Amino acid sequence: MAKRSDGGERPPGMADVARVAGVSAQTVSRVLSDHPNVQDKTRAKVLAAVDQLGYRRNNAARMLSSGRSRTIGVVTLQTDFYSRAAVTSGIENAARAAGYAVSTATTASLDTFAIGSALSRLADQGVDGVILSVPLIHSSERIEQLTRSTPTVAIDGSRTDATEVVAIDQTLAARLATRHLLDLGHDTVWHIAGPGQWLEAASRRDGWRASLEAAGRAVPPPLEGDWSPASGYRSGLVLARIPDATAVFVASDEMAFGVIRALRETGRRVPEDISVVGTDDIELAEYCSPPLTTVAQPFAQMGALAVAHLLRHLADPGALPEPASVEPRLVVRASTAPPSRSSSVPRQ
Amino acid sequence: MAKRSDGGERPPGMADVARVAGVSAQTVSRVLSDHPNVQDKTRAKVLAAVDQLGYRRNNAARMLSSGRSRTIGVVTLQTDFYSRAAVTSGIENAARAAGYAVSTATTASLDTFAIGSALSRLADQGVDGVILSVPLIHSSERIEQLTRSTPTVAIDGSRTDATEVVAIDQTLAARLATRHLLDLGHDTVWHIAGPGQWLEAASRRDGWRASLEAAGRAVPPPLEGDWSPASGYRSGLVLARIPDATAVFVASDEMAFGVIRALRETGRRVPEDISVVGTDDIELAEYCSPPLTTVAQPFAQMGALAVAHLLRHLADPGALPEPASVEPRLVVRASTAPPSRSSSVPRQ
DNA sequence: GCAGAGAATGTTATCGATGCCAATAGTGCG
DNA sequence: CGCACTATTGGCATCGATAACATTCTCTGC
Repeated sequence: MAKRSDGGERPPGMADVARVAGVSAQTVSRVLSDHPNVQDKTRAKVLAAVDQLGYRRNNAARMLSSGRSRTIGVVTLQTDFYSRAAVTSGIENAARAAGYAVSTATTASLDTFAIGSALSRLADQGVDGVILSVPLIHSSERIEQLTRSTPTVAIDGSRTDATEVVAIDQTLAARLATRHLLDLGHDTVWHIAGPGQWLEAASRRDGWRASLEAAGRAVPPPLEGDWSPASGYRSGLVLARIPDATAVFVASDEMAFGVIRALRETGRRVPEDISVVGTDDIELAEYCSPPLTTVAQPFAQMGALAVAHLLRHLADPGALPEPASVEPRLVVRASTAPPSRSSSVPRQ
Repeated sequence: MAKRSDGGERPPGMADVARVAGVSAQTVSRVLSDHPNVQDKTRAKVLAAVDQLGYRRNNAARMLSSGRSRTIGVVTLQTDFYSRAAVTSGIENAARAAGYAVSTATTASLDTFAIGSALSRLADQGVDGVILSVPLIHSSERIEQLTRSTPTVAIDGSRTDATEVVAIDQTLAARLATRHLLDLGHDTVWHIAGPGQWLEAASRRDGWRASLEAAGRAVPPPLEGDWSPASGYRSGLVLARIPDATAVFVASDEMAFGVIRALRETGRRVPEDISVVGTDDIELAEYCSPPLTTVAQPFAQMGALAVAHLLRHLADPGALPEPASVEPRLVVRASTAPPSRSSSVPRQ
């Protein structure tokens, strides 16, 4: 039974509105749901009553009765990394525009259990659908079951049977970066990849390798970071000790910052001695020194696309799960330049 | 009426569990709510039935009946700025730990209408309480009413009657930064502030001014940015033209990146010619060149504190709204140094 | 051995909105 | 002028869980 604790001052219900407007509750419901079959005069009366009472539809009741909540859940990794925030932002905008609320469940780690529990928290809340914005490496019976019972769209790098996938073409991103460096005249391009479990990272690595192979260049062994600037810094220190490395494609701008710092500290100039291309185009990329050449990722757009897919799926559960992807774009700034043969020796 | 669309396969309800366990629905409810007055044997039977049926409590029904949703809403500004993401992160963690779900409503602008509509979206969703994580400058009747009817905790810089406030001591942050620079021997310290409407920005400005005055130094006119690196860059260009500016305290790391870039481009060295202190301690601050001296803000901690306050208030609506604040901390890196009298002339 | 406190469990009304179906009021057309 | 038909509107059961209250059972203490 509902709370009676407050001083008898209960917020108005549909029945109250109906009474004031002199119609039935059902009609009020129809007006509020934009049903076509309501006379303008009646609609006006109802709306006036709604306004007068300051009535707001009770979402809980609505949800219980209709079985839908007009809420979409987002499972996302809890980090400060730019990319996640940008995607979430895009999702929220698109959802709001479509009249959906957004409920977030963050997970601190990527293991099956953590993701599963984030999913079930959302399921318990009764979300209509879920956007999985984490790389789902291993699935589990529990996860499969949850994604089967709740419409789910996976962003970039989730592997489940019951989900549609929306992605940015990361292979293309890597190709753009690699080609740019080769076109500048570099013999080959090194790569600092993201963590192997992330599909995004793997795709970028593949795209980079493919580009080099297509151009008939040597493929240096890739280094691996964890997206953090600190890991970029560590990789940068390694790179600095390799005399003939003149160009590197880094899988995130944040790591690129670390790489550049490491290179400078060890006396390698950017871009004179070594060119660096990042990925993401975070806002600070332009204010790094030197300003970072990078591959911009349409994160917000992807978030919006994910919402669109989810809504389409909700509207018509039978629709075919056609995968979609959006394209990244190269942004050339000042961290890349043609190789200068003379100065490819580390000073350190 | 609930959806009948699916093939008659309705998820199990409490009644089903009750039937399987051979008890009443009420008892099931008690078991699930950890009521004390249930025999262990009964509890076990119920839990077994729950497990067997894969039963999950229906949140909508729960909410409708009990009047509470165990969900807290967060109103936040839609940006990629580090600080907002960090706060939200802290909120989510704390909320999850307390068994609360989090629903987010972002607003693109700070005007009364936008914030009001974010608040009402949350209210419509039936959140138990709200954390206002945006600077609320002007209130409105609508907002006052919403914050009165829904328990609200404001983070840093919201001005409403009906809200508790949790904040980081920004005055202290500014004092730490300013004192650090004065202690290094600078005659005075310039300031690049955040947007005037943000209480955070105003407090930092006040703290900075107070520190200078306390030390009997001249107070230069503050410049103002909008938190973005681009605005920092613009302010940096102005600063570069002021020959006797040897130290600057910037109200955010992101702006500080822009400032440093502008200074370097115009030939002023950091920190030799001019010292820069940022605010926030974003992850990239350490990888700026030079590594940025900054005032670290315990954002996540503040988010957690906000949740704690809100929950306390929910548990005991009568409790006094004691304001709380957490303390920032100075992190000295390499962007600050004693002034070198010789080189305080711009090269440009 | 019995009254009465208190634990354990069941009964019932209700929360607020919606869907289905019936009822009523108009409308067009033969 | 009346019938078939449609646009409006109301009645009622229902979603799933909870709170208040009732009831049954189990022990103490005297």
